Amino acid sequence: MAEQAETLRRVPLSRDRILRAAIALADAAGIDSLSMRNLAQELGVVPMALYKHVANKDELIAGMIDMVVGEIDPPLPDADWKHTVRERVLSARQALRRHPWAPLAIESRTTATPAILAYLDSVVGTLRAGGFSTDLAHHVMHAMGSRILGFSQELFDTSRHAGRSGPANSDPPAELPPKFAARFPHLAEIATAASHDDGSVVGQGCDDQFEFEFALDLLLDGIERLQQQRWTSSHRPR
Amino acid sequence: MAEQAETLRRVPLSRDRILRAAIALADAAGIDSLSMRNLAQELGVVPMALYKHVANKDELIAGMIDMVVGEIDPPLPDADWKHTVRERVLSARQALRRHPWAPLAIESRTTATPAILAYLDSVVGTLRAGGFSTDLAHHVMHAMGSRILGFSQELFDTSRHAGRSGPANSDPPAELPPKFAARFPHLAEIATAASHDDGSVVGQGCDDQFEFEFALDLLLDGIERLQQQRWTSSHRPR
DNA sequence: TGAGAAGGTGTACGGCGTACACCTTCTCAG
DNA sequence: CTGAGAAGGTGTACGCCGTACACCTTCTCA
Repeated sequence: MAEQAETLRRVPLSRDRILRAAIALADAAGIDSLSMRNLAQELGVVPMALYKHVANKDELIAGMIDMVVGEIDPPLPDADWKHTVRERVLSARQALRRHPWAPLAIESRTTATPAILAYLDSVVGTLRAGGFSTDLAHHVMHAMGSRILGFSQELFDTSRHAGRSGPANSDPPAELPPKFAARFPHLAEIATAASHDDGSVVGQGCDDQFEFEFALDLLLDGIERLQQQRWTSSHRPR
Repeated sequence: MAEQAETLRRVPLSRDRILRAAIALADAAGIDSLSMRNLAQELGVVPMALYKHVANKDELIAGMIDMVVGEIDPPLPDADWKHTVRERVLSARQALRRHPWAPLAIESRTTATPAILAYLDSVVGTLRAGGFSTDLAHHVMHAMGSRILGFSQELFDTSRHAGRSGPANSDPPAELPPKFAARFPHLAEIATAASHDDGSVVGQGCDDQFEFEFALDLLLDGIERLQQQRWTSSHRPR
């Protein structure tokens, strides 16, 4: 009976079901524990069964990335380029923060996935519609770098490494050990003197969202200035 | 005789020799082919011998990173903060470009290495000496992100992936396939219309160094403006 | 209805990091 | 000079990993 029920309710494997399970697994346990074997077990299936739906592990991860990138909101219909890009990037940030393993997975790949290309293409479209030359639009995309996908490559940031081996550890900010302060006095200073509720720069005491928007606006404001003065790479006012 | 000669000339293993060999191997063959077994073979020794000098592979890579980061030039003695930081970052960029595997290795780690902390501390010191508040210095460090170590997290950039599986492939820029242009028209446009000698944005046709300095100066100029107007996070003029 | 396609299974291979017990070689106090 | 102990190199083995390949089952449709 249990067997029959099981048989009846057995959902057949599919690429989509595999990708969703893989994302759930990576979200929960970290991408390091996403192995074909683990994933298969999660799906109640033998490892090799997966290969009937995904070519290999690399293609599996590409699929996961595409699914995550697909969560980014479409552009606002009627707004100036700056507002549109800003909101889009913040939406990207939200999407990627739901999946802490994603940034490193994206960076580790040698080729961009179709969904990433589509997203980038759309952002360029926004800039062009906003009056940017192809030239300036090009440099802007480079200047934004990975920030355009909602993550800044923070060297301090521990949260993005949550996806490496498990969910975020919410240890208390943890005092800076005295040896640290002695060896790296300037880091210690900005860590302890941070204006927003005191946190450790090496720990996760500071407000990631604030830092992200700070950098984003620094870039957008600078870009706006360049655009207003009709910047071109041949004649640059510097 | 050969045996005796061999014995005489046998250099004993050492942490330093291991790190140098590991870096050479990663530079030449990509970090993916840096295994304890490969490395041991390169050194004419059995894999487990390495563990008498490095705790494990993770610590090995940390050591490699520290060695690379140690190649960054010290700060200029007498110059304004902007010039000093700019030169320092460009020096970091040069150092890391000699070791294409390094950026990803750095990002993949959960904890910063001592040499990285020392470098960051020194940059903060430059800012502080230049009159930055701890507050602004803090945000600036976040805003620069990984760019401060000389790499921008380019989604387009293929060169940094050279370190993944081998030395840079110097394929010709390769025409954009028509399907690409059809599906991603805006990307195709900025790729083909790039002002500096036409290259592909997905390929490696554009001038990385130019793009890097473009972004770096965009940030530095914006930061300079903030500092001149005595920006603080509580009262921010935006 | 029955052939062929699509999808799940089992076994096996060659790689990986590294624990652990062992053996060799060097160093230096007595 | 000697011999004990430390430091450093070796060999074997374990449990992971991705995935090739042959096989078997189940579903689909002419």
